[in-house]
Amino acid sequence: MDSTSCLDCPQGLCIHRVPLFSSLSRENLVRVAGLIQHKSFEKGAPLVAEGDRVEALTIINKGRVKAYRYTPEGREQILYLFSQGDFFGEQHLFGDYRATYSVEALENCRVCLLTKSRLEQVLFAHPRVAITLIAELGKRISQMENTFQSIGVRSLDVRIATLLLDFAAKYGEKTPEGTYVSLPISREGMANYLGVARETLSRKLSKLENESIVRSLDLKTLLVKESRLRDLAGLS
Amino acid sequence: MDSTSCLDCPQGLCIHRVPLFSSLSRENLVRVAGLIQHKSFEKGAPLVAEGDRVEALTIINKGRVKAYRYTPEGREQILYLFSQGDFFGEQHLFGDYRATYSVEALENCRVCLLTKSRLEQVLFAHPRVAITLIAELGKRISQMENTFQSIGVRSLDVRIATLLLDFAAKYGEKTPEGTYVSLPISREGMANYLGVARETLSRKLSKLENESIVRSLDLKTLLVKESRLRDLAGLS
DNA sequence: TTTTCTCCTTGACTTAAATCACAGCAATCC
DNA sequence: GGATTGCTGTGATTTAAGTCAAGGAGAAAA
Repeated sequence: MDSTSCLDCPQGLCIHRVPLFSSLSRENLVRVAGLIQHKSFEKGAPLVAEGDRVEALTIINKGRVKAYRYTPEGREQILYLFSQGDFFGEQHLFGDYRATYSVEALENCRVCLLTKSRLEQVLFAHPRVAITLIAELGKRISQMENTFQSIGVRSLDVRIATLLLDFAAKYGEKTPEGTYVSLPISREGMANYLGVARETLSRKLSKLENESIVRSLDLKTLLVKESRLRDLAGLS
Repeated sequence: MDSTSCLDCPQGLCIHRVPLFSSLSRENLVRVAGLIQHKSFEKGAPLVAEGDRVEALTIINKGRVKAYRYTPEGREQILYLFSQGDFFGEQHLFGDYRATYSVEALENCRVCLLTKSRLEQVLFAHPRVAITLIAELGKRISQMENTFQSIGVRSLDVRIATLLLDFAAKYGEKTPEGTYVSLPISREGMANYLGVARETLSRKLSKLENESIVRSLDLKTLLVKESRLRDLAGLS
């Protein structure tokens, strides 16, 4: 447990990088920073376990985490991948109080914590932050609507292309040869994220590799041609 | 266009039935009511078209509506069914500004409208409403997470059972023989909602009927045994 | 380095859902 | 009321993904 106020942050005010607080003035930023605690997690460590009482809004400062549940069949279903600037826990602060999913660090992570009462304090004092939070939740809902649609209607090829494009946007580095994507999860994880069998994903990726749309450099790095993926995803 | 303030509402303050404003005192309720406009729509009428500029938060007062998109293949994908007390449009007010789905009245409807600027006014004046809105969005996200999981992992039988249970909860009337459910959409609509072929849904419903789990009284009315559906859905 | 373990790929087969085709029923319109 | 139109249910066939099983590559440990 290494909680320290954001004021002691080595790199200065870490929350200035968090979009949620972008509307705050420097002065208010400092005030909010004083309410924030920090915590670090090692790769593989649990941030939250399903069913836990959620006490704080968690904002990812560094590293990547996965949010997941176990299905009745015992499979792990990944719901979200969060990285720098993303936050979670908000839906459990004002409502159910219990986490409906587990969260685990995929890498060594550093997070900002804002407890329920302190968040309320911030929201009461800074309605603009509340509106930003509402907007962010709206964005997340829009994203889920897109995912929902791809799952509901589109073919698996399209879903995979969409996933790879998402990864490219979030974790990719553009170069002339294509986009180098540092995958946050294993093949098995990707399959779980898509809700398909691991073998099926392997086959599809092999097919994409035959068509020179992606190249698997190693298991955690992919070189993808975004333009061709966009064609596949129907976004051209 | 039949906009009238909620203050002129025949049945008194209609917004007192809207959970979003449940935290307001009688006095503030009256104040907010003055900011609200009303509108009615006939069955089949469009409330919003995809791509429209969204100007207002819409709260359903009476009737049911569907929110949907067209997929690239030309199929209609239903994203939500909204009925009394539900609201939509919030994600487009503080962000994209353009609707990402169309909304159409499934029955004659009456809605409350709160324009962006007036909603901001309310949120600034009543932080408690902002927090309630955040909580409601959190709830919706949780629901979507559940849907997401069922689609991603569970079998179609489970998904159908889950859908019927949702319908039973929202539109059902419990009786000793079972729950009478007034379906808001056609078989084709249900298939689109689930993202499966119409024929597949028919077959599954026939199977459920053979097993006396559901009985189709007419195309818009189902008699379902909720307990047996819960077994199927793995909620027992 | 070699061993071991885990994760990934590929092939053969099975299963579930999509598609195609058609017939029956219901609602609506004259 | 009869006819048109659109929605719904069922059978036959095709296709895509799941499952089972075996082999292979990479990473960590000895």
